[in-house]
Amino acid sequence: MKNRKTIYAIIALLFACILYIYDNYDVEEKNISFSSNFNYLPTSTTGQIIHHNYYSLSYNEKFEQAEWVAYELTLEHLSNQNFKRSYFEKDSKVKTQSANYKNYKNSGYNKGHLCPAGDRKFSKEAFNETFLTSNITPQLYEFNAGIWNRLEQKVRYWVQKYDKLYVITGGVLSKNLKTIGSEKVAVPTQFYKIILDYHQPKIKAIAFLIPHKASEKGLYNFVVTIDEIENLTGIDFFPELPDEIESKLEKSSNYTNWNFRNF
DNA sequence: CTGGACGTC
DNA sequence: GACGTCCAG
Repeated sequence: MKNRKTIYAIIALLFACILYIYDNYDVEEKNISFSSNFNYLPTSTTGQIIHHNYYSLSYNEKFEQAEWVAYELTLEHLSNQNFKRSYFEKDSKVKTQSANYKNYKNSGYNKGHLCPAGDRKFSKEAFNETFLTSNITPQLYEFNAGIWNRLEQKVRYWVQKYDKLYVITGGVLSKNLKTIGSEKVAVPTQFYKIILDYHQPKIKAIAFLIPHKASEKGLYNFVVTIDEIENLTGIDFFPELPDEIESKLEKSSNYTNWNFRNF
């Protein structure tokens, strides 16, 4: 009888070991296959990267705005909740002080979100967090409510289709830009948006570079390579991707994998 | 959705 | 300055 109990105990132990190994093996597999904690952040040309709860940014003090704002957008983030629009406050995390919203008053330019409020509607906290002056840039009303809005809606459409995207947005901060307000907030002449769909094995990306003016043209007219935006901004996008994949993605302006429909 | 203007306390 | 209401693309 003692032998039989010992055998049962050993079998139970072996079974537990197999389960344990199998379980861990599964976890490791998932991390490799989906890499849920992929670091999608670009490099910073200013050294001032700021992490908020629901998006990150790289602030450029000279131009009084972010050179990029980056965030993850998933299907779960989309929401029909309505929150009251908040007032823009300074970003307390920007050590050099982000611009005061008053610079925009009567400037002829709107306070255009870089991380759209409409992409952070899953909670009041997330929504309100987009109302920081480190997250805005001077935009013409006709541009902001027009083609730029169309692009932002397109991203939300793509999330419904592709489930999860990484979005990086900014104005091209080049020399001799017009400025507004006492703090001289620069007015970019072009804005870019880069979208990465990190679903292996078919990782795909698309980049837009749009002149800062009203346009009725289809969005596909503004597709460029990521390399082109890197050359204009000096920013390295997706440095964490394996070099081979990064190189291939960034020199392509092929958008056939992205459904445009009527846009 | 993207925004601003204006009146009131 | 904050809030409510109204407006346009």
